Amino acid sequence: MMIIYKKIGNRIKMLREKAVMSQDMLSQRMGISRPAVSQIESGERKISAEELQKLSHIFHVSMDDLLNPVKEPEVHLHKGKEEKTAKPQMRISVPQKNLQKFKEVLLYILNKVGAKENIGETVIYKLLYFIDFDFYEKYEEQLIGATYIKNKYGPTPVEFVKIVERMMADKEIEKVKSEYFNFPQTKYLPCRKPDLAKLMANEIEVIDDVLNRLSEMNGSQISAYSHSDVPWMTTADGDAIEYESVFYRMLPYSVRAYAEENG
DNA sequence: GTGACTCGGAAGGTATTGTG
DNA sequence: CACAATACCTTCCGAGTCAC
Repeated sequence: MMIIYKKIGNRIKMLREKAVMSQDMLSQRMGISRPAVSQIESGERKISAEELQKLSHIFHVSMDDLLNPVKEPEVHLHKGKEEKTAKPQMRISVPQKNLQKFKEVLLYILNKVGAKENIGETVIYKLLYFIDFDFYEKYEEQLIGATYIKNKYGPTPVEFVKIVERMMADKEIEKVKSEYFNFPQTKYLPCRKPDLAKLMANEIEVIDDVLNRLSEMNGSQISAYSHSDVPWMTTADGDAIEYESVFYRMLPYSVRAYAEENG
């Protein structure tokens, strides 16, 4: 077998192990047999373009990253100091498309529940987390696609602060400092309605579902709730929570009706 | 309590079989 | 013949048990 297949196989194995996924799990996601995965990883079996495409989707890397084992297939956040340029451009790792989604989803949430007294910043973080991960579990596609870091208080979308700052500058939302049961609370209120044309029907459905389930909870309740979700549990403190881990969710967190395996 | 042993399940490798 | 799936094998690891 050509050396290139061995290199691609190594890369796939590395990505799979990093995602804490067994060969069996990966084979199910790819729709091939488990030994086929074993053979692909060892370079004993050729890999098709279709399979490469699936892998790139599963591991969130480009096809080029899979084919070119020289480069590190990491998704790096821009860290460190950022140059202040005249152009007010977003220098964070959210594609423009997702930035729009983020803004509209946030406005949608704030219009619906932002005024409720239990909805502070931490609850909003968790609502966003559940919206993103529920949608990914259900449709295997990203809604906002934000990067959530596991920290002490719960999943934190790293892009949030910058986008919110920008939205406040643009007078799309406003920040309100208040108190909730003697605890300081940061609330955000919308200054405009969301542009519903930018949200798909199935996206709104998932958002509404999350809001129905969770928007009544206060910070500590939703914290306790989120801390038993598999993606959260399988992530080390300070690490980004892997979207792929939603497929190992258990009830009541799982939002997808998986097909029975007896057919 | 702890070290040795056994057992069972999960994971991964490979020989064999089936198919176009 | 090339490739993919099935079936079987080995290895590893954790849980349980028992003697000391």
